[in-house]
Amino acid sequence: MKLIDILDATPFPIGYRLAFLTNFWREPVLRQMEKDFGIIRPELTVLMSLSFRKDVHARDICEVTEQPSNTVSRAVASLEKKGLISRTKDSVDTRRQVLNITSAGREIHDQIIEIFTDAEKTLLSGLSRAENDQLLVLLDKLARAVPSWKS
Amino acid sequence: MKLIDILDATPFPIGYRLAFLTNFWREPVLRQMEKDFGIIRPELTVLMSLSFRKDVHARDICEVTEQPSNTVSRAVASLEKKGLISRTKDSVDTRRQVLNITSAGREIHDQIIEIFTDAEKTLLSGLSRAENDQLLVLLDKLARAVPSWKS
DNA sequence: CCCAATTCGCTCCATATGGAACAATATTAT
DNA sequence: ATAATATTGTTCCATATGGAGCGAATTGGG
Repeated sequence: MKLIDILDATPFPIGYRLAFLTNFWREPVLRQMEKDFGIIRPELTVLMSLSFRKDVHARDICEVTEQPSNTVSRAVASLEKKGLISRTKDSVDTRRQVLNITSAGREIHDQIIEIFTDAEKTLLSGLSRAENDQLLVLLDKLARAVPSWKS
Repeated sequence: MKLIDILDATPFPIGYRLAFLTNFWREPVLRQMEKDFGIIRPELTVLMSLSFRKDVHARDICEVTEQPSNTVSRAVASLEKKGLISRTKDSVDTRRQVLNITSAGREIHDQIIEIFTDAEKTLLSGLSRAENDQLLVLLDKLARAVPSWKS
């Protein structure tokens, strides 16, 4: 049995290829990240969120990433324990905690991001510059339409 | 915090969008599949493999899908218990088992595939026919290059 | 002001998953 | 022929994950 068979036969060719490429592109990096840095997937999600924005609440991360709150909660607790993020009580609503990435956190974050960036280079190495740009435009269009699904 | 922020800022824009779209396209369907049919992800992988090819060994599925053997083993055992696939000892190598999908299995398989197909329609609803074709060509090119990574 | 409803983050619990080691069988080398 | 090695599929175990529900805190309607 060959991969090609399945690629050719599926009735959802684009969705299938999206999932296929994501699996083979992202999963190996996540494994390596866990092995080398001890960071697991939900923790990376939190690190990425905090690297883009200051003073974030856990709830924000849940909404943006559609992760359940317990997953985010665990990731936040773990990251704080490792000193990669800080959390302080929100003075307005004391149920909330204000989350921020620490310099140590940002350092690890940047190293991980670099691995993903390199993996993307490998992924795209067979495309011309024009194809690359085309693909980005199309995927961007699809991604920006996601919030409007609200199925 | 908005999704848009992250889409704009990532240094691996295409990989990020691939993962992003896969998450929001595939995960809801997998949840529904589990709820409605009691089929979980590795079981679907096996069903799909068997629907494309007859007389498959578990090892083949491992290689094609890069799933660990225990995951496939469990999925196979579960599917057989449900009567969705059959397994018979290979007469040449008695360590192996010959796997086949049953008619009940194919029926469920087809229903699940239809859900994915519908989800793809939603995903692509914002693209023109030409854009759709363009995207397929590009993703296909990337997908077919995956086996040559062998990083 | 007060009680109901909502929101936030967390813990409990059931289950999914992968790594490692294992028994059974097949293959290879001498 | 037979011992060493490899392969197949499985089980064991540690961990990741999500759903449900919890207490604490806030908000809103009377």
